Amino acid sequence: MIHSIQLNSVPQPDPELNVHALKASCSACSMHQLCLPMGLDDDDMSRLDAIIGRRRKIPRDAHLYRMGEHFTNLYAIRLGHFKTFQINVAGDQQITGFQMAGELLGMDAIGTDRHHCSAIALEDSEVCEIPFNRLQDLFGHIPNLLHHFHRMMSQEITREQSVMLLLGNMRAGQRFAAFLVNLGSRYAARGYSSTSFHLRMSREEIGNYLGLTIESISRLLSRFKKMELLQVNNREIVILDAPRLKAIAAGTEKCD
Amino acid sequence: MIHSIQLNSVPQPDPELNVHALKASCSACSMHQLCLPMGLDDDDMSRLDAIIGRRRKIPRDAHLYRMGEHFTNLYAIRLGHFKTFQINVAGDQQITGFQMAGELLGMDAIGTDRHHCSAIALEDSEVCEIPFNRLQDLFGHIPNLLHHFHRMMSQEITREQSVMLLLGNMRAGQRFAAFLVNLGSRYAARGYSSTSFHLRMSREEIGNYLGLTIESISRLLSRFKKMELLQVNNREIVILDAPRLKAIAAGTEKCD
DNA sequence: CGCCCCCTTGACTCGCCTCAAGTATCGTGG
DNA sequence: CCACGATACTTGAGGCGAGTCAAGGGGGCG
Repeated sequence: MIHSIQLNSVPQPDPELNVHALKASCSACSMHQLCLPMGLDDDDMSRLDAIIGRRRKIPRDAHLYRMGEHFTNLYAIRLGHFKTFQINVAGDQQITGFQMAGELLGMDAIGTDRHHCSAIALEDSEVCEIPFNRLQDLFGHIPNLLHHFHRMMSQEITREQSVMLLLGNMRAGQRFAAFLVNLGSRYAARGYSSTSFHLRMSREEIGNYLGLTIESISRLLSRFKKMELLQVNNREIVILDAPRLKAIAAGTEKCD
Repeated sequence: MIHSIQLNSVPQPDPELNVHALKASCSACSMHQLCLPMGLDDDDMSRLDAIIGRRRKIPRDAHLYRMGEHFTNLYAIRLGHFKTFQINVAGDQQITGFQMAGELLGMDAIGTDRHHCSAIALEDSEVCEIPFNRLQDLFGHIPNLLHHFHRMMSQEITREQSVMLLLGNMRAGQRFAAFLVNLGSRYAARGYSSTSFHLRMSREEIGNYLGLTIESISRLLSRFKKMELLQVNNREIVILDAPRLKAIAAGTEKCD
């Protein structure tokens, strides 16, 4: 916030200096236990800091990158939320994920040097730009960094596999329950409540992600409210009966 | 084939020797332009050869690995076809992919050191065992190997994203057309016909993968046959009108 | 030949989509 | 402060695509 005020109010005499002022510092970042530098010692963390580019502010609804663009950077989310989505030839959009602080964006672009999806900020957000070429140079010198990078890519693969399970096998109620439980557990990992949170995305975006319509999401919210599983107030969600919601997500309890 | 005859007919006086006889050689393998050693020079390829473990034969319907097992090896498919699938708490199975020669299995296990899905051979197959620890040691010495490994992981991510698009957005006919087109293009990359091939998986497995029932797949095959898009003979498929099938897969042409 | 498994086809059902109308919320400007 | 419009969401009625259930066909193997 302070940075953005400086940026907007002060003319920039020296771009280098300004870039320096915006430099991210992994060790000072509250996400370093979840993000790329996880498990690095101070020494290695500062070597990672040294290659990390600008800290960029992405206003709500702005693109971080677009499908088809040339790939040069990965992005670590410092603050805020994003959605990633693909668009096919016929113009259909499919949201492939919602990402939050501590998560890495752009890994799907490594294979072809082009982004395969677009990323848009769901609220005013901040990312650290990680030049992939320079990151690759570091891999040879910091084995722990490489190992953790592999874990993060692998976890992206398993995350997508569970979405495939969700889209391929589950009924609407089960999908939505799984979605809420997943959000809750990710907030818990960041020190927030797992049962009380604000949805950063619209009903329509949730529906698109889950392979359902906006109307179905709305009806499910009403149903879960009536079943006393949830309290709902616009985008504020309180999970009242987490065990039962988890049972529905797991498929061990029917929801009708 | 020759190896298996030797294995079955000759008693094994020296296991070491036998392992040696079974050693895979990347440079001699017809898949090395698609597989992990892609783009390596002879020198680096032999260093990769040196760490690769046994070449294992996996008979039809046998497990290569099981969900939950400890992860030690990646597997490169030399020959044959596999399916990978997850099973959730309620016992639902979701096939997450069909893999063929030149493709890498097990990357989803890196993140947690446990396999998140099971892999079963769809026909008698052969794989190269790649001890992941030793592969990691090589990464520091062969940057090209590391780069290509990242490309392969990234491509696995984009592959799964397109399945998400398929499951989330497409109608049954479009899904099945996309499935056939995808199979064709992968056979083409291996030097086989893109329009005439044998399905290694049952109707039921195709349906499970595409989020449809066996009956739906059967009806779609009949419909595509009637539309003169396909010739179908049990599991033999001939694509008669590839452009139209691709248009249906892309969603630019309706199929009714 | 006969059994088993895989597949096909038909009739019916149901979950979710589509279409449509109405309500709530928020930002903007008077 | 309220008026206004735009956007986001809710709710209902009806239809359709794909699932379910059931019966039958066909190929391969012992």
